[in-house]
Amino acid sequence: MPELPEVESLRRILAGSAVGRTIVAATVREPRLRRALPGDLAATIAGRAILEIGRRAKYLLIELGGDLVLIVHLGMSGSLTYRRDGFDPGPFDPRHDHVEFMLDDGARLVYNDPRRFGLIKPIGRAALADSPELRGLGPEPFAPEFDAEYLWRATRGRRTAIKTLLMDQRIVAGVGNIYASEILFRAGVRPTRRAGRVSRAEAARIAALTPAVLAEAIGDGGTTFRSYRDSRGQPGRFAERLRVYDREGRPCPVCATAIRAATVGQRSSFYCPRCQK
DNA sequence: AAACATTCCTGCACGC
DNA sequence: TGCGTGCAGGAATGTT
Repeated sequence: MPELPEVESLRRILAGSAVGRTIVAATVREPRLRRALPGDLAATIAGRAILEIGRRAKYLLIELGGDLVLIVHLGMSGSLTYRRDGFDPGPFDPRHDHVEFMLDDGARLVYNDPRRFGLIKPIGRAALADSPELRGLGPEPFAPEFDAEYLWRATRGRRTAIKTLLMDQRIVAGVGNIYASEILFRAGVRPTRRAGRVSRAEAARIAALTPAVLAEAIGDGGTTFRSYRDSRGQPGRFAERLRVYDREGRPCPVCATAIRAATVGQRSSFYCPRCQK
């Protein structure tokens, strides 16, 4: 579900609903996520105010009082929903509502993650930037240093597929499987092309389209593929705008040629054989 | 019933 | 030979 646009959409929703509240208590129903939650998580965060909600790549950063930050990653199937009377995204899910934060206004934040590939990790603010999660990340797609020249250099001498490189979080942070296919479609470059064979002009197009496509998706509240819902229970509207992802056999929106599927770096990928060289 | 929106780790091949 | 790097593959897991 969650690539950068979905996490950013979540961040914005929580910025307007949860910031300023205090976590009065927390319940951990299932601590076995990708890594086990610390046994004292609930005690650690109880009583802390939610000061700010940030984001880095696909990580949500909940800044709490006392210089504590909660790093939250939604993995493949996670969601964090804001629930209160009259504003409830769905019924209680006893199997996958793993963690619940009770807020001082009576609302709750619920972390739900069926596959449990996600992460919730408290860390001191001073250690955040050097944490194993954030340390190796490349620039944000919206950062000025992620430009044509940067991407061009990053591709030189690389034999890996351009799509794999675009999804490499060390190169640029936040691009996942859905948006990589969409970006490369708009750039006219096949996902299977070796990165080292991308021209300077193509690298420039990809570098420009990466933030453009992500920004468009953020504006649409992200993409719903299968079951994703945002923090208010709404599906992401960008799903209707996908041009190639999960559209094998359907007509290319530009030239009507049938969209093809290919496996690149063990991930499903989609492209137009005519528009993408 | 095969596929899957993410990340992390292992091991092999290659080059210096 | 030994080491570092790049890359492929697999694993974690439950749902559709």
